Amino acid sequence: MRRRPTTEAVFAALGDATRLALVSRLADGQPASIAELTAGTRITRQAVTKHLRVLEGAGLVRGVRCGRENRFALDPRPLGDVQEYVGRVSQEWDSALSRLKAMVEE
Amino acid sequence: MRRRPTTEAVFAALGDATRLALVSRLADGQPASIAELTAGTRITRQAVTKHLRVLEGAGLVRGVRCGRENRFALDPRPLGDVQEYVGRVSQEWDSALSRLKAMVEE
DNA sequence: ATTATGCGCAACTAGATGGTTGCCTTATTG
DNA sequence: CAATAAGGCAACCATCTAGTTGCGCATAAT
Repeated sequence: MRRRPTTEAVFAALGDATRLALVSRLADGQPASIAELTAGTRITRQAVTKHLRVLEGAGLVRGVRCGRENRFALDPRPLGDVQEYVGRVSQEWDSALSRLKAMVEE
Repeated sequence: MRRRPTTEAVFAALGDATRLALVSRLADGQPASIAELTAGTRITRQAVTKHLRVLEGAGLVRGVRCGRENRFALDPRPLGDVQEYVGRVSQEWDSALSRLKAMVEE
């Protein structure tokens, strides 16, 4: 019953440099194994695994077992939630601002 | 020398339900005092203060001392960083996808 | 002048988080 | 079959985090 991850969880998942880099890394559409993702990093494979679990928990990434390796691919859908939230706040802010401006000019 | 907060810090600041609510709350353009922001919440004023410090650290909020009260206002600029990051990843993902599609159709 | 309100500071707690190491299982490859 | 590479699991550790309480200090309000 994988319920949809909260917006909060998505933000939290992206609130870490390592995870942010992982997402960027996977944005090219090429799924990558844990070992591949670990190479070029200074941390352990286990640490990378943990980060992937967090991203998976936020729905940002999905792992598919393929032989002996586990390849992870990006799932950009939760990014839509982020866009939506940011858009909503920005919009409300802007309209409040222009309302204030209209008040002053009057 | 307030250097610009990292994208990571902005995501992290928003990766908490309480903080997310605070930002939403301040989106109407009305600065609010700590006491006001605490009212309607189930946590202590001190807890709210801490959250505000985190948001301030991410540049999302600014406090102005006004008499005996400290009124906080939203600063939506860091949200631009979020938009940019998400946009970049989404865009790269989409173009990778359409490239793949073109490959298959050929 | 007193009282009440809004905050800041500091100490403390339980639990989450980021990281490590060691060991075991499962595929691949020679 | 033996050797190797990819991962999972679990224990452990240090640090961060979200929250609390208690206290003291200004700035209103009466």
